[in-house]
Amino acid sequence: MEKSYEPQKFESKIYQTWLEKKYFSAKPNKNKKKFSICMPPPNVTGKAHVGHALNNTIQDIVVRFKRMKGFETLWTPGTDHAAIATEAKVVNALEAEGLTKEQVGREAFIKRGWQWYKLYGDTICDQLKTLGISCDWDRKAFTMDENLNRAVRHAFVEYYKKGYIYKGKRVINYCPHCKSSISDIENEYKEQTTKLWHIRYPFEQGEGGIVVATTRPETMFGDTAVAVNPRDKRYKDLIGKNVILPIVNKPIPIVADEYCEMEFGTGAVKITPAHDPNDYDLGLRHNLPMVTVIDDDGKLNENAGKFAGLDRIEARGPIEEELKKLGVLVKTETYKNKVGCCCRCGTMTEPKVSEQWWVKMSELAKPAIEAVRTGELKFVPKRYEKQYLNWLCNIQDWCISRQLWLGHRIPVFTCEDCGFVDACEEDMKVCPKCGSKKISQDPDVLDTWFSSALWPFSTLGWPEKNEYYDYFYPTDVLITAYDIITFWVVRMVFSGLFFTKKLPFKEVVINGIVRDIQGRKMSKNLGNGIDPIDVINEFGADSLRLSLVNGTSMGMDIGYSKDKAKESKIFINKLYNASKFVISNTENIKIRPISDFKLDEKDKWILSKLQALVKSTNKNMEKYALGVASANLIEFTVSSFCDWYIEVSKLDLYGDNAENKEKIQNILLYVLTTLLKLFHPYIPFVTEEIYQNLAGHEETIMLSKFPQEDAKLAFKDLKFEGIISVIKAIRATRSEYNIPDNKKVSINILPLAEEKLFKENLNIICKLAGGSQIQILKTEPTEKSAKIVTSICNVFLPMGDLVDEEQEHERIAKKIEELKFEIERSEKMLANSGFVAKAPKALVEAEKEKLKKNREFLEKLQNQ
RNA sequence: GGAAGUUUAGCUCAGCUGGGAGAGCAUCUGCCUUACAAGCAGAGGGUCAUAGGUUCGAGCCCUAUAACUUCCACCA
Repeated sequence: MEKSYEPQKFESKIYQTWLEKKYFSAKPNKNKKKFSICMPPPNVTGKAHVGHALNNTIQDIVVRFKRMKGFETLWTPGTDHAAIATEAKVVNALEAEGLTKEQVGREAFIKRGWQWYKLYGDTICDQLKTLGISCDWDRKAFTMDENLNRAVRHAFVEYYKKGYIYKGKRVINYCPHCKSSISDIENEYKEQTTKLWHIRYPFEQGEGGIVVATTRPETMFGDTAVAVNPRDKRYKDLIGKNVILPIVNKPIPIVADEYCEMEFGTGAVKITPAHDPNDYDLGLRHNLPMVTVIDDDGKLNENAGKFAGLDRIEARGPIEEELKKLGVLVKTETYKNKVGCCCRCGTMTEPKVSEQWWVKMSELAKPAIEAVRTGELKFVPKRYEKQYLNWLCNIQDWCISRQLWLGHRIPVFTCEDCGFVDACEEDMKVCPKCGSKKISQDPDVLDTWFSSALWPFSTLGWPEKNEYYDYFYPTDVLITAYDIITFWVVRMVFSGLFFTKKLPFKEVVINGIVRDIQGRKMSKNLGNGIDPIDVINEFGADSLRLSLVNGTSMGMDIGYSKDKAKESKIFINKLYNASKFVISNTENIKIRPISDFKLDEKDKWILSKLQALVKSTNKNMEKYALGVASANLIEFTVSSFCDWYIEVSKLDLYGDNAENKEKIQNILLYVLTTLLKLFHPYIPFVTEEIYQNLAGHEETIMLSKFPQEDAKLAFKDLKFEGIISVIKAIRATRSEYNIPDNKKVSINILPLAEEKLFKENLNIICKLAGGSQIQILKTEPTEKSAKIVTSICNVFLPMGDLVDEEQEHERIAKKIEELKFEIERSEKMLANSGFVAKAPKALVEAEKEKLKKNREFLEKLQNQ
């Protein structure tokens, strides 16, 4: 092994070996229980970010744990074509060459798309590999793969035939930049400061008019009514009369509708059914005509008269001028509101009436809601169930068509001759009705989430019957970030239930979002992003992994900075060095079972602590408390194994008792081997690297058996704790007296309890407390000494004139005070009848025992 | 407008069905002790946001308040 921990020297080499040996691959195996999971597919739009690193680290920890627990474990990796996002990138790339997608044509554009998929799909997978994740790369899937494509078409056709998919005209969110409709969840509301324009619409007959307030004057050309609340006294008499739409000079009616809030603005609303979802509904209720005024580029159309051709936002100025000229602009005020923006490009979306494909949701949602309500589907942490349910219970139909070229083209075909329309899995070449060959396919593609919704089963070969699907489906758990619960989790659940009649997974584990250390989202604009690959290059993949999960709790956001990876690297270096020590002292030893040896107190102590650790690690990992489990592992490694047992072991290792030496070697090796296995899911590379150097190792640590608690090696009444406290007390007193660590002192011990314990551990105390010599006394020494009192012994450090009487007195007095406080506390508790009656018996007994011991101790102290 | 989360040491955060407040980093002191100076040993540092309540007992459960964050809906 190298002198110090240098991950760069072995991580990629080890990963290569794992791949070559096919350790990650899983096959249907009737004799084994299976564990299966699929990776949330990253988009093929760019590079991996820390969020991917976190999510995949968590998955890998779970996967490695299950694999070591003996499950036939399949982790399916893959990527998503991300229709809108990828199309935007390809369009940009074309733009750089001075081309538009129309100039290139659909076919060539799709070809371009495939080059993109290949390049970025490979890039992101290669990046994930450096993290050390153990997914079955041979089963890597891509949402545009031939077999997934078949799944999509099969799903679409089944929905279609059963009446769940329909084509309908409605107000949708349209992105003028992406030139496509987007679904409601892709439409993000952003706050903006704008104006509220108050415009008077004059009455058709008579003087005066009605004043409406609007944030969107540019849509006024599409106004087909003014609405007021039927209970609004101000306008009661005006209902049914007409006002003249300014600029256009067209009469439009005043209608009454509950939708108008009397308190807001002037209480009168201009109604533009073609460009606002609420106005659209109102328009339907009142049979209003629909006038479109904004085209697909976001520009005003011919209905805007002389403003036609202007951008919808830029038109506001000229329109305001015109209104002023006409004398109908009452006032403008600054106003804060929220406008819908495209979640991909940030452009303000345009509500627009348009014909799109929809999935009817109400019925599909029901079983998905039921699954969570009955507890069949569980969320970790549980609170995310609310987000899931809240959304599903208020679900609207899902707009699935996108006016794009990249993605799965909608498999609906129309006969140009007889008008026959059908959805089919194989391209329709000839009209089944009239035999015509003039067939056209719907030009739109599907929302990218339509294919992602099938991911857990499409990646297993569905709808084709096959042994992988039969054996591995449904998957066991889905691990993803909370920001795609509605986009993805919900849709997988209802799709899975509909198509496979099974929940696609039993548990959903939600991880948080990685933020910067100030809690801000990482973004290109802020420049606060951290490239996981940089972190890996600098500190190693294991450090990155450990730093992302250690001490965190599931579902919470994580504030991250490179310092955390540095901290982890420092710890791993410690583990590495401890391992080096054990390895160099256990080479070529005869491996014997621990039960062969006569264990003394220090051995029982470390072995018991290890068993407790094994137990808690298993328990915590089962319930996805990964951050707690790793913190316990680190705590044990540093505070129990390194600080105490390794230090203590040196006496036996370098001593002349052969049996003791062999025993300590075996225990060191056993503890380290167990520890490495417990750690392996977190830091797979370094544990494998070390493991390969251990005496008696198997082929790979990643297929070794995950440690199970061994009750035979868990002991009670660990007396070594007492020895530790004596050593700590001596060290503290030395520090109090400013005795530097390199200055040895002579140590005299006067036992208050069994002398045997001290005899057996005399050398240990001497070595770890910096003694030049040590002896057991029968009576207090006459020499001038610093006196240290503990519950099991008094310690005297003869230091002649250095001894400070006052300091000595203070220390004893302080100890007495402490004890009195403790005793008083115990007495109070035990005097409390409620506590004695209601607290668990064991607790009361423990308190009594403690009181007894403290009283004895105090008595001894006071008698001295 | 509806909902969820957070508030614990100077900083970043743990704390698993209620039973004496923890870690890492930072700070101070002393040490290159043959695994590790990326280290070791010692020390300081917290009314667990505030106010009530339940309980023998509350960081943890309940109610209200404040600040911040997020999700959903959305007012023209």
